[in-house]
Amino acid sequence: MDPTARRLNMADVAALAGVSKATVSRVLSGAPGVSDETRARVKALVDELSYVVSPDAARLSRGSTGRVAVVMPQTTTWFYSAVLSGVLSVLRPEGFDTLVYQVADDRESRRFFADLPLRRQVDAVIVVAFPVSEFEQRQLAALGVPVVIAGGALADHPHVRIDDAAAARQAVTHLIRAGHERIAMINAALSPERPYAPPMDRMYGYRTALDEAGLDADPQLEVDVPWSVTMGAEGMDRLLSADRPPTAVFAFSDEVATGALRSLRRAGIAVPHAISVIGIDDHPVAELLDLTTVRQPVELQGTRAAEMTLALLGGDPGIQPQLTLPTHLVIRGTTAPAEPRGRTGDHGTPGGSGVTAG
Amino acid sequence: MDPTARRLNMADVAALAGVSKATVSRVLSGAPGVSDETRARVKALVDELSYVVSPDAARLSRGSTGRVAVVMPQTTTWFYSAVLSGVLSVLRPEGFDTLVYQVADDRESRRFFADLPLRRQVDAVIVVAFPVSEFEQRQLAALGVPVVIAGGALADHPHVRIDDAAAARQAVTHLIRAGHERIAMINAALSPERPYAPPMDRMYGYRTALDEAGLDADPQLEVDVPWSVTMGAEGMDRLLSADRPPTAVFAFSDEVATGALRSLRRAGIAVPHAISVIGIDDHPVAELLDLTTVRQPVELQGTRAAEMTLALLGGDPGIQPQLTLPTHLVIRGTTAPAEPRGRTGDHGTPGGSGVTAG
DNA sequence: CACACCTCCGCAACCGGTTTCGTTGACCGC
DNA sequence: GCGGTCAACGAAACCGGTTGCGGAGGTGTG
Repeated sequence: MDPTARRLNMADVAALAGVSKATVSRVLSGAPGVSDETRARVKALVDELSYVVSPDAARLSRGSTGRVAVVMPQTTTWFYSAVLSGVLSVLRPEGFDTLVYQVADDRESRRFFADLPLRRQVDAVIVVAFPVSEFEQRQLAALGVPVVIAGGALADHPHVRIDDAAAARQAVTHLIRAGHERIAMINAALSPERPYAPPMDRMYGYRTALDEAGLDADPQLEVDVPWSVTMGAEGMDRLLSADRPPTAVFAFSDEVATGALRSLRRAGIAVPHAISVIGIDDHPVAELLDLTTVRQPVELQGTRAAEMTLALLGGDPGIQPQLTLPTHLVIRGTTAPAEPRGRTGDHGTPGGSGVTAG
Repeated sequence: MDPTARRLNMADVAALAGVSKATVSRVLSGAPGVSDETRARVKALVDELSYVVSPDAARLSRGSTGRVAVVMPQTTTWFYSAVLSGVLSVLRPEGFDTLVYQVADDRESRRFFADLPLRRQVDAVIVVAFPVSEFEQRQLAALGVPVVIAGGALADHPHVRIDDAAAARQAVTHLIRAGHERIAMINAALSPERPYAPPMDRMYGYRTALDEAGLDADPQLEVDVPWSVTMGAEGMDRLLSADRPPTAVFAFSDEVATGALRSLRRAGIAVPHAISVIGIDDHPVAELLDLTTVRQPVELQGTRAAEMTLALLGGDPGIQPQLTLPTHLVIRGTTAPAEPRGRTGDHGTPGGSGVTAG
């Protein structure tokens, strides 16, 4: 209330309570060595004055900051904001404050890791799903604090993620079981300049699934695009102009699949009758678009990563440092059995005004 | 590199450079009073050792934290994550670190404002679009730091937002011009317990537009639901069961509109032929669903709020403390002229397999 | 009754910087 | 050659806490 409240320090409180700073400090941190009576008296005074300790000063002497950094390439896409939400929901109740850093492109990334604003600023770092170069990896290690990876893996840092290859196989196998033989993949990479595991793993899963089914991969059916909706559309267009277009498409993510759907809609191609589409994520929009997908737990990856971080900070030895969360096939309306003969040119309800059937 | 790097302090650097801490400090902060030669020598040593000052220690003596807090009710929805992105993109280059607090429900809100983890922790607070009670407002003020509101307004804090009433009028007027007379509104509130301006303002704009056109408002055509996709669907269901269903629906936001579309699709009602739908936001999904909407600049509200914050911190007097950003009607495929006679029971392409026409 | 021991608490030294103030020495003008 | 200015720098006092150490007083034991 009182605007001057924030101006008083522990010495003032101590003076008012008729004790020493040390005692006030002990009371506030719950340390032993204070009589119940004194403790109560100080406590009462403290919240009458609505006094709070300065986190920075405390940090200085105690050594820990009570802060955790979250580093992600973007905050706007659903995946990242959901992971962030998971992280926050765990950290806040434990009294940790969360610093968020958005490192969008290579240029920002270079700058960020060069002058590393996290230095001496946080107790731990959670890195969410993005490619980290050798140099950046060293920089992270040099921070000297625990680093946890969410939605990926990096060196031997503890991590929580899904099995990307397995998820891809779930998706592709679903298409194969439906009788599809010409199955394309629209793959995505966050940045073309830096290696990033998920696209590679998903591609691997895709190829493996085809291989196991005795289908051979057609290079023309593998396209690679930056990760976004519009790029998904572009990828689909490329596939449609192939010599023999696919009857089914596996997209890197639901957002990419969404772009593919838009492209198909504009081309007047019926989904799923002419072409089946499947993604990965179970993005909220997937349900709206009736998109078949492989669901991954997203917010959960955030909460688990945060819990792991807390365990590391607490020196808890009994933690599982490498966590792989399960994925599930969610069958909706954008996949269907292959047509007896794959007549891919087949047009379905072009210009139709309804939204995908539920 | 060297893991011991983070262990050295300014005194060490000073000793190695053969100068005093004061000089090192001056060099690092670019303060005058150091010869060019000494400055260069210290600088060289500093980045050879890759030494960085401890932000906390600096804060302690300087007084400012170099940190800004962002408080929002959620991070997962597009609006909030986009605003956050805007804020981050401005603050980081200026050397500010951003603490993010997610205050989801009333309970969390009470806790958050009661023990206010921001105290003595940040230089300024950006509050993103959510209802703040009297008590919470006082708590914010008691922080003694600048408070900027994005996506709303609060007391006389500087803010940046859109004109919600005007945006609603843009939407409803579009429907009216298309000849609609029975126009419903699906309104949304973040939490039913606390007052929140945007829903009220949009409702006001809705009613005003109807009024100006000489149409009278039918209470049955005004429904209120929590803000989410599924709730939007529920709101639509309620409208469909009205005695005389509407021929057009104005939704509080695109997400709500999306739910409405899903509900209509499931009911087999053609959009826009039987019922037109319009939202507010221009959410990315709007383009995919071909949803007519009133676009508001979202990320821009974040960047502007951050700029305002910087200006306040910099003591810049020449700032415009109340900013209202323009909105624009984006006409797509979910709105159409009213049918000659509003035959609202008309079913359109039920079970159709196409996606909305582009 | 003396001595050991334990509890409660204050003193003061940190933590790692910033900043005020004063000192030193070079340079200037007369 | 001497007093005065000014630039460059160091000593030390902060900033606001935490914590090791030791002293005072009370209680239990021989």
